[in-house]
Amino acid sequence: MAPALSPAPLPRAFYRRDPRVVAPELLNKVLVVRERSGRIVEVEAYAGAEDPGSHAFRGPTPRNASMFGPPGLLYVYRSYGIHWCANAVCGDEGVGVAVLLRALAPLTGLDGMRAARPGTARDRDLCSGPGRLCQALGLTGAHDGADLVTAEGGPFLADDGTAPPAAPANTTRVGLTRGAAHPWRWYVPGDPNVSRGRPSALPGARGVR
DNA sequence: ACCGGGATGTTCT
DNA sequence: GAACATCCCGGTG
Repeated sequence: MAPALSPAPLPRAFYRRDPRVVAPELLNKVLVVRERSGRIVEVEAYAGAEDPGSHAFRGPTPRNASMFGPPGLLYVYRSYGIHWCANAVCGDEGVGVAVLLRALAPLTGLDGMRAARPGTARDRDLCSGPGRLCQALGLTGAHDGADLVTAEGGPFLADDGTAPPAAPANTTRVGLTRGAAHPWRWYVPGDPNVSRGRPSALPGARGVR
């Protein structure tokens, strides 16, 4: 049995919508992986077949298969051969849209996060990037396709009663060349845990400030 | 503070 | 072969 105080996973209907609607609503929700958890402070939406920046742009492949599964699955992929990045699958099954989780404010299990990211001096750098948060929470390719709704002891997303920011910051996405003009990144203004990646279409601009 | 480059594996041209 | 939804480290100002 789950502890009584642990928030319930978000229902599948939450995810079964356009990722550009889901993404800003995911701000201030909580990602839980065993004893480690963090509040989502930065996200990006990937809009599938209409979005050249999306892994799903050219249709299903072995790598992106879970993006085409039911909404509420976790899509984890390897980035630059080194890092793992985690997405919440959105929309209807078979569509291939998702929200990339880019940064968290650490909430619980900080000791485990520090152990998973040795050499990280400041707690604000534990989860301040898509690769960093996966490393801190121990998310890997083994979690690709996990169901965030039924959870079953695995990772899940929950609402702990904190509303999304009334006026989230909104910029273009980080690190893209294709689809770079779309303003599909959102973050909690002023939160120190937001990554410092800079928006693709605004050279010289700061991602956080 | 702001760069530039390297690591490393998977996908695509 | 090149590109890549990144991160870290070491240069320089």
